[in-house]
Amino acid sequence: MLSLNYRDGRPIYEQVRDGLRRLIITGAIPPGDKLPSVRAMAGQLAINPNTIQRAYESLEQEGYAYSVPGKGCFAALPQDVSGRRREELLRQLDAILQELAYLGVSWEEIETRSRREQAQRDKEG
Amino acid sequence: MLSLNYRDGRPIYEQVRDGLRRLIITGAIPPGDKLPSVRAMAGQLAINPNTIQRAYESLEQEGYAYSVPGKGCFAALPQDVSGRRREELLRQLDAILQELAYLGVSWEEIETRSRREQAQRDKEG
DNA sequence: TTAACTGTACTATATGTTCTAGTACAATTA
DNA sequence: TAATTGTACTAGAACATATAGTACAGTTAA
Repeated sequence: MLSLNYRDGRPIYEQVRDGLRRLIITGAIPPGDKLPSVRAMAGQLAINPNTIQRAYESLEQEGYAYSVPGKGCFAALPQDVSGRRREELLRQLDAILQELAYLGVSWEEIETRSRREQAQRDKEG
Repeated sequence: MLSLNYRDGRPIYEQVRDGLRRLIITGAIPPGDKLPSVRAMAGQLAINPNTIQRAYESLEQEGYAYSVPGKGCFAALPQDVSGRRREELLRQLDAILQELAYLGVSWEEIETRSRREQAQRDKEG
C-alpha cells in the first residue's frame, strides 16, 4: 500500500501522511472508505504504531480524514479538506511558477505538461 | 535582507537558503552579484556563521550560487541552475496541480491566478 | 609586507525532533 | 465476552540542528 524511504530526510510520519493523501486524491481510497488501523499499518510497514497515529493526526488536521474512536479512520470528502490546505497549495503553486519562469520554462510548456499529466491519469483511472 | 521565523518548523539554514533563492529569482540579487559574507550575514541575523555556510552550500548544490575561496559567494546565471532542481520543481508542480484538481480548483482558475501574479510582478519589478 | 577579509574545515556540546517501547483506557464490533 | 478500534500517556534512544571555538589558505587593500 505504501513504501518508506529511510534515506529520504523527511520524517516517516510525513511520508506516511503524504502517501495516504496521494492514495486519497488519486481515488485509490474513495471518500468514506476506512484506512488501515494504526496497528495494522504499523505492522505492515514494520514501524511503531505511535508514528502511524501521528500521520493520521496530521491527515485529520488537513481535513483529508476523520477518526472515530472504536471504529477507525476514514477518508473524508474533498469539500471537507481545510481551507488552510488549499491556501498552502496555492501559495506553493505561485512560488513554483515564479521560479520556473525565472528558469525560462514557458507557460505553454507548463500548460502542455499539465494536460499530458491529466490525460495520463484519465487513461489510468 | 532576510527574516527568520523561529516558530516555523523549518531549519534556519533552509529558511536562509530559500530566502536567498527568492531574492535571486525576483531579481533583487542579479546574476554575478556578491552575496553577503557568511560572517556578515550571520551577524545581521544574529545566528552562527556555520549555519549560513550550510545554506550557501545547499544553494551552491542547486546551482543558484557559486563560491570562490577568498573572494565570496556570488549569484549564478539561470542556465547554471542544476537540472535536478528543474526536475524537482516540475515534480512538485504535477503533485500540486493534481491535488488542486481533486479539490475542485479548475484549470481556468489556476490560469487566471498565475496571470494575475505575473502581472503583479511585472508592475512591481 | 601587513592586516583584514573571504570561504572552508574541523571538534565539541547543547537542544529539539523523531522514533521506539511499553502501558493503559474507553468505545466499538463480532 | 473477547478482540479491535482510536487515543493518551511516560521514558529513553537516535538523529538532526544550531552553537561555540579554532584554524588554514586565498584574496584584497592599505
